[in-house]
Amino acid sequence: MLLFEDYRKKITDDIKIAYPDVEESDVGFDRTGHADFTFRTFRIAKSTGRKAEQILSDISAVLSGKPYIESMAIDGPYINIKINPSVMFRELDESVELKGQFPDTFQDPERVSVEHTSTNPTGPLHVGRLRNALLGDSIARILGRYGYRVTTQYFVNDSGRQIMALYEAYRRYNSGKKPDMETILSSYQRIYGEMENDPTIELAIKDLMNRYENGDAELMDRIKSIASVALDNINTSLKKMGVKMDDYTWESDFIRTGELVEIVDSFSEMLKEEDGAKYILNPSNEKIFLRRGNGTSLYFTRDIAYHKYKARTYDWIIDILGEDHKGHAKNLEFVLKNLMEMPNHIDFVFNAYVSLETGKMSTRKGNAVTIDELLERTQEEALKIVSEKRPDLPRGKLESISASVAKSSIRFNIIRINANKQVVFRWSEALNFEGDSAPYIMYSYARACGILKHAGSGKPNYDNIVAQERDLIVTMYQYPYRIMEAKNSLRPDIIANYTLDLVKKFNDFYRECPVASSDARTMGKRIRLVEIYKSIIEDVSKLLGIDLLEEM
RNA sequence: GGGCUCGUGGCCUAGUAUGGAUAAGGCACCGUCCUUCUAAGUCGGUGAUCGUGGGUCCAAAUCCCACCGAGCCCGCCA
Repeated sequence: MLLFEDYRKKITDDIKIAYPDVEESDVGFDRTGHADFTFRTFRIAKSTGRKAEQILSDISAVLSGKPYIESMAIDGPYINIKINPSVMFRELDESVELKGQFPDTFQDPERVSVEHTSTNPTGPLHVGRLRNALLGDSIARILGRYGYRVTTQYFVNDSGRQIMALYEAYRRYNSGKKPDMETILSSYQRIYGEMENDPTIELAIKDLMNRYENGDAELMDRIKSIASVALDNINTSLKKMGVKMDDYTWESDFIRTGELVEIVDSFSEMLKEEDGAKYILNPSNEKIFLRRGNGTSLYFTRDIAYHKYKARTYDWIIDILGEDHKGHAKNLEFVLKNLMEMPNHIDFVFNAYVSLETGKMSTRKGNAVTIDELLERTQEEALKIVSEKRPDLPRGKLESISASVAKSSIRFNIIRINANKQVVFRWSEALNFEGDSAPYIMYSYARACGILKHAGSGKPNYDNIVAQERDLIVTMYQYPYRIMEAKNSLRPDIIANYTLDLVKKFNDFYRECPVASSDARTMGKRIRLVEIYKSIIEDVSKLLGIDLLEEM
């Protein structure tokens, strides 16, 4: 079937019969609601000296016989073109019928790695980190939808300074105690508080790092076991949010193998030295340090090793990173592409920070909204609301509905905002289930299910399409185009905003176009529209991680 | 100081890549609609110098320049 975008080319090509100089840029999507496409006469009027009326009649002569054209109308310098909704409806219907999935996408099954979250295992996951996790999770889902073989990846830091501090803190204050998230976190917060007054902490951390890098196997294992406690906690939160993580790579793995030494040595001729530390220069002549003066390794080098590992297995490497990593990513890309000549396709996606109204979130300082806290409060609020709305439902049902509502709302609220934009977390927004939200989408889905439950059956036909049906058809027809945009730009927010748009069209249809009570012919047509709508909502929900319920 | 990102009604967001018509949604506020497929919905109303100033163009939220404000980065941290 045609993508909506393809009509633009089709129209352009057909107009070229009358005016060979016409370009695709003269034909545009209409965003003002006048039509589907607009032919702008400015350029042609100038080059030919003809008036818009004349141009319209010339264009009418070549377009009027085309079955895909519904109407053409002149409005000042614009010629408004509407696509025949019956043609689109038929294509939609056949596409869903034939492929069972709309749109049917196909893609060379390239292997893709999507790295996200990768937060240091020093505390529970908070809302700021969740943004990164959800971005990566949705991107992975979108690429999977396109037929890529996607693996999600978590790079676990168990070898940096912060982790040494975490271990030292646990050892100092809670040694012997069974390591659980709470004791680990509280001692971690405490050591950063005491560090400035107690120089022995700094020395202890340095000592740990040296022992670690020299391959103290027992120490490595002990640290890994402490980090694992925090990582388990993070994983549990991710799981609750519906985020699937396939693969974990520990930084220490690359230290154990000695690969880091090889990497540093491989830059031999461009390697420079400063007080024993090794570095190279980026194109801006800034130093990229690869090894400390004391011989210990740096995150940058471990990340090179990690990407070499990924490059062996994946054709396309995607890293979802916080915006504070932009400089790191630029240098990494330079090293991998220019110096190491890595042929793989590499993309970085950045997310801006989530802050609280009171300021920055920080695990260390203990002012952050954790995922568990967010989920719990959101679910409580959802339960309160669903209990009021549906007193007829049993307790268990109310709880499962509110669990779905809570998870879906949180995901949707975060993912629908462009990742470049910094956001302020507000409880009042998190706990609102009206308007542009996941429940709005879920509710429309429940309505669609309700219609299909009540309606009989009828043979679908594509005629006598009324305004609300037409708008719904056009918007559904745009789905493949929007999903493609989202895939090409790695932006799930495009799908989220499209979905809101689609739901609004469905609500207009719902209000104006009764299904169950209409005559057989109309009913057949409308049932089919509702079925197609339902299948698209099911599709986007999988991409965004929204749960759907047949009743709510 | 240098680099990157953001700035759209009281608040939040879309639109910016590829310039095009009265700038599109949501929250809040005021009013409407439940004997008709679920009112987490619907309809109407109030509310915008698209950060500021220049420039390009028939046409600028969108492109160019300068400036202002916010965030992030500029570590032998990650």
